[in-house]
Amino acid sequence: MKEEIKKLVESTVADVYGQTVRSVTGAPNPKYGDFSSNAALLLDPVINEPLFEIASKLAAAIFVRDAGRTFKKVEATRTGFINFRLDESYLQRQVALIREEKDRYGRKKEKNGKRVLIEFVSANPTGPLHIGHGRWAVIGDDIASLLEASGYEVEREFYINDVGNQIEKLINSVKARAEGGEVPEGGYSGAYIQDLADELKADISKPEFRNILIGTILEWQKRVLRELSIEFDRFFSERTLHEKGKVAETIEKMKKTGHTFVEDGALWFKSQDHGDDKNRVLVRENGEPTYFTADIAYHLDKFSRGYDQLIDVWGADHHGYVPRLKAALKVLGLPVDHFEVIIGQLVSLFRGSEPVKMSKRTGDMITLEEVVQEIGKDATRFFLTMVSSQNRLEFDLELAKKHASDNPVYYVQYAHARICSIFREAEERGVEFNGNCDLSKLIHPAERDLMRKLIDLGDEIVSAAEKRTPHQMVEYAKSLAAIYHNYYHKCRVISDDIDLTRARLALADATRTILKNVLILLKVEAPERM
RNA sequence: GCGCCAGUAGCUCAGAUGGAUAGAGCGAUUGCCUUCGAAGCAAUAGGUCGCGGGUUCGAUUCCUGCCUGGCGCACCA
Repeated sequence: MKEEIKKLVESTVADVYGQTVRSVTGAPNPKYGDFSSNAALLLDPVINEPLFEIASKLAAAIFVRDAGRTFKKVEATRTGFINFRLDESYLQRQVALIREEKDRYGRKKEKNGKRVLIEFVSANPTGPLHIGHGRWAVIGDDIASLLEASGYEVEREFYINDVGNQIEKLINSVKARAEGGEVPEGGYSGAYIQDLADELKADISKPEFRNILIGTILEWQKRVLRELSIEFDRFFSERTLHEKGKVAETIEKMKKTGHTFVEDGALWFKSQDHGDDKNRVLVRENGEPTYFTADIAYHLDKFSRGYDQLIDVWGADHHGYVPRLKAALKVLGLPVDHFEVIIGQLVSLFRGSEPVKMSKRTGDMITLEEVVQEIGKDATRFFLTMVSSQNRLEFDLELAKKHASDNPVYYVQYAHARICSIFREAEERGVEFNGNCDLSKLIHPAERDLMRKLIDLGDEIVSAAEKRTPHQMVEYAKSLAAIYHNYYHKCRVISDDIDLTRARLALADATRTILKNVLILLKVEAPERM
């Protein structure tokens, strides 16, 4: 809707004033209208006419163009805004459209031909996932879903860091435990190490123990991701990059750029010349490439696969790594504009007001899987999406599992269940409803508010996808649920007026569809009863 | 010390490339169930948008300095 209004406004501006503007379509305070445009304010410095006159001329021209298809009123304000008021018949037609399109409503009907690769989670296979991984996982998965709904072709990828010191430490720690000893200094000491030692005792001396161990942990990680309904298109192993010589190739390519040097027996990248804090080692003194080098090789590989956009989702504890990677990709001549890193801030777990201890030292932290088992998939996904990814998340386990009104998951799901209940009631009372009805009966102000909210789904999806802000969808869901609950109390659906009853059933059904569509995007259940 | 993120109601958070009276949930107070689910609704109270400058007709939003909190600053990943 906003895109259409924007186009309408801007083409009118071009016709009337011969100017090109990049206007913004907003949703103002409802008392001003359903949408507003700032186009006249943008023209004010350029056009030698009073602001109100500019706005008025545009408003009149826009109204004429629309020819009553969409708007009941388009008017200018003294302050220079152009306000749009939708015609009720337009809203009513949307209700019909929602009921016709069902789960397709709000999604782009056609692919835009663009391919996006989104990489997320990408945890080391050295232990179970924790709640922080859960947040990047859910946010990444949500963004992927939003992009798909906006017409992109999306692939989800998990990078396995199955090479390096951390893995060696893990192997040594498990071996030590299996032999009944203490883990070596700086090794892994969580209780799960003992579990691994017990479980894999028989394999410990096999040459492929390393693979068995990594495979086992990876399976744990995949299992909890599946519990959260997250499916990857690909698990990409760092090790294969080394084996196929991609890392060695990358080193040669980096050397060729002329932005490297040798010092203390190591090969360095002059990343400092390209926006990084300091220079970085590509090949260690001992001849081993660093993680960084392999990651450059990985991103080189991603670029070579021809995506239009690459997205990485990282935890805030890795944000310092962004400048060096971008610097490397830049000197290699890659289109860095098409590569973005979304940084997700960390999660603090609480039970009520009590923080849940997360001791990294002993490795005794609550795992993501434990959280999912305790509070369920719906609450986990909803809570992990709820807050802007650039803000820290305070995750209250007690609240998340409460089946009560202060739990926002239940608030939204309840609205859906409540509508389903109305349909059950209608059936019980023998109301005949085959979908045919006179939607022009929907004239109550509360009905208008509700319809007005329903049509926002498409705009919300596009906006949340573009801005990579899935929490926006949670806000929308909560707000729609609130408007519905309000409507429920103001307007009785089932009444003696059969025509009105049918029209209201149609509206309730449309609302149910929109709620469900949002919840599908978030991969949260839309229950029929609860 | 340097860098990134945050600082909005008692608490947890929204706030679209600057715009019209800053919003929601929880918590508090008070109303609403003989009628479709009260896991709900309505009303009231609650704000120097961390602090100071600056740009602008207009700043919670942009710039700058400072304060507070989180994270990071490896030849770990």
